[in-house]
Amino acid sequence: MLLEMQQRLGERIRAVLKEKYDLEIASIPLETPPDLRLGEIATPVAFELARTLRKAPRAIAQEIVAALGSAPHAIDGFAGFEVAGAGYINARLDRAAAVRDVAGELTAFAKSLASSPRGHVLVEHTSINPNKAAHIGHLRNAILGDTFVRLLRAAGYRVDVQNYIDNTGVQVADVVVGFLDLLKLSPDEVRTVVPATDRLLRGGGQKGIDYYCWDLYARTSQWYELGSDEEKAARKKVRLDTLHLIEQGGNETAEVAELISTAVLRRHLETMQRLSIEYDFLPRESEILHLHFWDAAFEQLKQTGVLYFETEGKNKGCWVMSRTGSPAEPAQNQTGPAGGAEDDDGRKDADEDAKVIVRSNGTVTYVGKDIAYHLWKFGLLGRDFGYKRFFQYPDHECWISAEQGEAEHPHFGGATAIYNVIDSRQADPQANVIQALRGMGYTDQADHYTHFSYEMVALTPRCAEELGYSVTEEDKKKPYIEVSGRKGFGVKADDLIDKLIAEVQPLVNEKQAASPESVRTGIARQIAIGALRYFMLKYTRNSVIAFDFKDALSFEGETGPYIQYAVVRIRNIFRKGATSAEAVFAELAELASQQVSESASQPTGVLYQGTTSVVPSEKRNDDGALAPEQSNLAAFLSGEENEDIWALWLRAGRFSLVLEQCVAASEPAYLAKHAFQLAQEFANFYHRHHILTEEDPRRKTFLLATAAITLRELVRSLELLGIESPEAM
RNA sequence: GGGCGAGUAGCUCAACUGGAUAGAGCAUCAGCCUUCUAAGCUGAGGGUUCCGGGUUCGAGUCCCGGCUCGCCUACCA
Repeated sequence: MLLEMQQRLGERIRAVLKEKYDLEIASIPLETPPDLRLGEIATPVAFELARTLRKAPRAIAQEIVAALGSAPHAIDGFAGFEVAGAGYINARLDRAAAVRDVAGELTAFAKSLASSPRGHVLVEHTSINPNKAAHIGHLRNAILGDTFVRLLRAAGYRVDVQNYIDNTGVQVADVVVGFLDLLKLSPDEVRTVVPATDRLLRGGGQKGIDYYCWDLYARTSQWYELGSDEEKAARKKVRLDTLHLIEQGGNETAEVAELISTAVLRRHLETMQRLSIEYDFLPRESEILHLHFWDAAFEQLKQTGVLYFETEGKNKGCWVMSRTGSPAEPAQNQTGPAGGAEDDDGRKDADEDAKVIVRSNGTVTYVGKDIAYHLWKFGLLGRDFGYKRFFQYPDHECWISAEQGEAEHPHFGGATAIYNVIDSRQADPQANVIQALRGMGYTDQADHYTHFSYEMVALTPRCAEELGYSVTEEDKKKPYIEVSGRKGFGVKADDLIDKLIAEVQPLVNEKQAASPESVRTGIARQIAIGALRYFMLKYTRNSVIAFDFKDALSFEGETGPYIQYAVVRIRNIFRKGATSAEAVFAELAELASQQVSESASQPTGVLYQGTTSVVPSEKRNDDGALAPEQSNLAAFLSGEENEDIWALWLRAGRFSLVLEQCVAASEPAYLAKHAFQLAQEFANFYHRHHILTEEDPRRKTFLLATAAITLRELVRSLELLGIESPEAM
């Protein structure tokens, strides 16, 4: 509702400016006044115009307001306009009309989405190295990514979700070395041990192969640093040889790597499924290598001159890409093949700062492979993966890349826009890929390539000590310490989820003592997940989360359970009142239609004797710009003691505005905030107005409708945050 | 050295991208359960928005100069 009203007002003001002053303003700044009493929408546009029009802002504002009230500009849904302060224009909504709008918004929203699909988007998130258990840092990535996917879908985009699997990297090699060289198992033994270990550990209440590898990975990393220099060198060589065998494929070591990484990957998918996070496709690095994606990309990169062969300096013998300082620098591709930077003397020199893409030994770097992968994402590579079914979700399948896939498969890639959910430390390599695309002439694709960047999750020193890690004096002084898979330093995702559940379960058992155990465990799970997802989403992206169990295990205040609790309270009202949201909306519609006829014969603002809500509209109308109240619906919405009710409807009507802001700014936290504020305003309303004991039947209907609209919006928002709305708690 | 990000209440964070009196949650203190669930509500205290300049009707937000902190900056992958 509010989004549409803002757009409508903006358009009208533009028309007024054009007509009165012959001014074209691209977009009228629209905001929310600091206080509801000032109105619902405000614009400071008069300030901007003061200079060009050589008039006082207040005078301009008054002229605009006068024009907005007059015939050709009068706007549906607005009750009046006022000038306030030094020149703000404040608009008041027709509250009764707004309420009718909000109540019918769900169907209107669905229709508008169906009529205007918005394109094919690809979101990559999670992307955990398949060599150890997922930790809290990965949780932030996956939860942010999954929530953003939900937001995009709600906004009308077709979205494919990808989880990139680096199954041939050094991290996987390290675990393979751990099995084969540290534990000295034969490949055959690994083949029997890995699945057995998984079953054994999970049967015994442990978490399985991912947990086992967590420790083994940390041990192996330490093992490289132990012993004499010769031993160390030998171990490093084993590591490198193992890596090369894995990259190459078609050998026993690669088979072992595949076995381990696939087993760990399955565990990751199971962990994420606990959080309602699902994927459509898992592209793996092994296929990017074996299907020679790089070769195709290399040709394009050479032809467009993005890559050049360095003949001087430290990068001699490499294929490199020069780095542009500013991404805004235009027409990089028009300079043709660069021969190295030219300095002030005009002397050709090696560009030492250039990014190496192909090493002098002929191997390609990670960025190179990433460029190839992203050409594929946009459908520009001319090659495709093979596809195999991999993981079954309740209502769809997740596919994985394969050298030889199944004959029938869905098509992935070829997106018009992509989002990569990757932490901010990867900003540089991401920028390199974008720069390469731009350099190749794919400017449109480069413009629709978004690095959805976020800051890491770190541990507070206190938290690290709680977990039993030894913390150095130096680290104790820091606000937070970076987690490290290599050191085995961090909080595992499944552990955190389990801990959350263990924390709420007693509470649920106490409050829902009458419910069967299966119901109670279900509720505990919903609350735990709600707490976790909300915790990861309430922070804006570029704020470092200094993880602390105290905050993460909290169920009070600005948390998921607080919002869930509001939902449960509303559901209880409907249960006790033996009615439903649908029935109440129908009654509200009736109420709204009745008064049109009644209002003609009724004196302004007085429709129902005995309600305390009737306040003459002139009372808060200094400028006389406000239209007279017309209905008893409006009567319920006016007056000091009903401001909280109107605030709730208004907040409910913000949804589409918030959704657009989230998508435009790639910022799910805005929706998290919105949901919390709505719940908070409801709690306020809940304590001030007792619904079921309300004696005036019409007012009772209206209060019920207010609860119903809150419920609808809370559930809708929580769903986009990936948080379930419990029936009881 | 260069690049990116951050610095706001005791703590953790917001502030609709330049707008009106800088807001929440924790924590502290004082109240509210015979009502639709107290996972809640009401109230109080708590601020030189790191420092110094500048831009303008208007700056936590923009520009310049400092200070502090974090991350990135390998022909490893």
